[in-house]
Amino acid sequence: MSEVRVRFAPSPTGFFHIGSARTALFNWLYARKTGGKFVLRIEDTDKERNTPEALQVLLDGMKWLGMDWDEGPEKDGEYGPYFQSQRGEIYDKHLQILRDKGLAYDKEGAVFFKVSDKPQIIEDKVRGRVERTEEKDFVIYRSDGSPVFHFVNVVDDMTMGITHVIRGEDHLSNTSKHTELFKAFGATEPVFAHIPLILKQSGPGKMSKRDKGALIEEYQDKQFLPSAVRNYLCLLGWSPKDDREVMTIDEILEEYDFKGIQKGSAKFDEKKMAFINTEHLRQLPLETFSWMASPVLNEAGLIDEDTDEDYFQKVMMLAQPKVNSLDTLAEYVGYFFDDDFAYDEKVTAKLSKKGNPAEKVAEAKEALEGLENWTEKSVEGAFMKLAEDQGQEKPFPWFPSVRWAVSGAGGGPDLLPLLVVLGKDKVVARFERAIAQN
RNA sequence: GUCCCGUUCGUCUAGCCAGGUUAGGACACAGGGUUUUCAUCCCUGCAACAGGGGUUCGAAUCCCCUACGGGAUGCCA
Repeated sequence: MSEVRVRFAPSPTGFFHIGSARTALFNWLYARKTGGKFVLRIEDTDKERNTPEALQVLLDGMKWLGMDWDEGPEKDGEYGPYFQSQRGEIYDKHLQILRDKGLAYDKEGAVFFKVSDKPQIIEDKVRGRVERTEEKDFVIYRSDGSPVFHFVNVVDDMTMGITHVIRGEDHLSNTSKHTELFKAFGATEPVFAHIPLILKQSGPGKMSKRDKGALIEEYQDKQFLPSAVRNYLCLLGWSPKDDREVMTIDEILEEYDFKGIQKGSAKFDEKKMAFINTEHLRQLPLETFSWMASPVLNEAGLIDEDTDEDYFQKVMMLAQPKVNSLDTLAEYVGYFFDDDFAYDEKVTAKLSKKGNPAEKVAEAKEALEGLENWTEKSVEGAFMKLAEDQGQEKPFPWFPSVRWAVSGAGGGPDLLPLLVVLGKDKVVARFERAIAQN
């Protein structure tokens, strides 16, 4: 059996739409699953929109999502060129073939293709047998001499040896045009698989580039994990048929097949996307988490090359099990790196209802500042002693005020480890600042 | 208008092909618990077979019709 060859054929518009990304992904998965080739072909015939920047958005998005291609831009193969703008001669040659066969004719300045009028049967891998008759001849070359989509698409798939066409359902009705053309050239038709569309979260219709979450660039900007976006995209219209959802790409590859692809279209759900992202974040090895967090915190001006590596790692260890996204990480751990953090007014107000929090902080300061060892155990011991001296069983009444004094926040990592990681000097200094300012 | 495709909790889905399930899971939401706190963790609850007809002892599952949704019908891709 010959090698599987699939392709993703985007048109660079300056955006990388989530639906396109998923189409690319389903092709990529099939290629990797079968050991075939994944071809990236650029449909750059629209000279207005197709700028180098627009192409770059696309290539960056592909790489970010981990979809490497075997042939295409930056990776020449024997079926090139991979830009439609450079394939003019190939198209003209194929037009001539149809002319010679008497299947193409001029009319109103354009070139029309003569359809057979026979029912076209598509054995679609997702939808089963679909039958449709193409009744009217259609234009394959415009009057300005340029070939149209249906024609170039088929010629490219044919000349690039594409064996499987995996694309959006919006092309299902067009497929009869394509099979007519394949037959006219005497070529073997590829296997078709039409995947469902991604619909808007609310309102009618498919997702458009204006909808929230529609562009891969958004996920890049918001520091989503590419593995999570990829995972969610797989789940939108495909299922492993058991209850697994959070999966690695290897696990997905293990299960991926056309049978798992849904027939009905799916609505995008940003909350589930966020959930999958958080799960992937939790499952990261600490080193990877730190490695990804580092540029984010650097960007936020919280760390630089002088930041103590050991301290940084310890903070990351506290943050990873609790923070929900890299996007909010700077906010979550900012006070570890910035002594000038602000006190959350709501928290200040809440604490003040039960008395002046600065008093509790002053008591904590007195209890802790004399400690020689600064460990969870010793800090806890000092708090216990403070509680006993005040006739309390547990030191809990002091904790919210202490947290507020050292972080300005009402929540965060476990308090004792937090204090230990901050270190005695910082803790005491922050106690003093809180007392002085409130 | 015509043609093509689809329809299970609010959402993503399992189950359908090979008819018998208390129709399962997840997100979200609601309640409870753990926790000094929290954006962590645990438990519980809520909630669906689009409608109608047929076949059958028995239908989410097979067949037909209707409704609704989506797509195509471009000298866009």
